[in-house]
Amino acid sequence: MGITKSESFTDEQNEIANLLKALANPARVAIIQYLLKVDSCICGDIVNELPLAQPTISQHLKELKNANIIQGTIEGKSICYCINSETMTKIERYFEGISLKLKNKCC
Amino acid sequence: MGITKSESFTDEQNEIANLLKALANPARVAIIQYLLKVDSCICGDIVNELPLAQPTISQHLKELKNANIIQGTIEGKSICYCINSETMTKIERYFEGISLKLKNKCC
DNA sequence: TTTTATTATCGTAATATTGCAATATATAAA
DNA sequence: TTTATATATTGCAATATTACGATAATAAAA
Repeated sequence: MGITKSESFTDEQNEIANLLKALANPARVAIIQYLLKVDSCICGDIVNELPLAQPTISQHLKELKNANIIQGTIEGKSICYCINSETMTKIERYFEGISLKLKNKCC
Repeated sequence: MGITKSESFTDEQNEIANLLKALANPARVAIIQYLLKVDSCICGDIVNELPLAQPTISQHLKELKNANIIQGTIEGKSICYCINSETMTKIERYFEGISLKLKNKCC
């Protein structure tokens, strides 16, 4: 049905799935990598960097923003986007936890 | 167009996006959590654990398997699935790298 | 061999995602 | 105020994902 049965799962399971979904796209991975690369918090020249049209980039940025993975502040004519490290830390911890549990297992 | 322009991005970007896509679903998050919880490597009673039909679970397991996140070995009548820790470590390292880079920035 | 249990595949319906052209909005500069 | 620049929104087409019933495939047990 194309619809995920979110009600059937815990809030935590849905939360992590939503965070990962926001990152699970090569364009959005590239946006994150670009934001990491540039020294300071960068604005809309992501459009010049990536081979996608401006509305497409804007849409990807919106999804990342909705997931709280990036945040944008208005700066004159343009908008300055940057990564929300708290959210990234949350994701990192999730996988750290998985790796820890895996160390005590065999397969 | 519903189609991701994979050709426009690097192999690394596509790889991480595909790994995260495989994990970016609450049912698959739940499957991973279940595989982590049970002491030994467990078989198809994931179906009894989750509120989804058997073909749906089978499909999710296939996606996780294709992404190399889990692996299954035939064991008599049933199949024993378990998490591939190498892949999980790879994902963990990716987020570790992001967090590290973020520590040297401000926003 | 027949039965039973376990997992996979097929086909299909409902919904979601991706991408872009066209256009709107917002703000700075002239 | 007009113009230019930057970003967002709308609408749509193409494709992907999710879920499941029906059914197939596989292998142990009877």
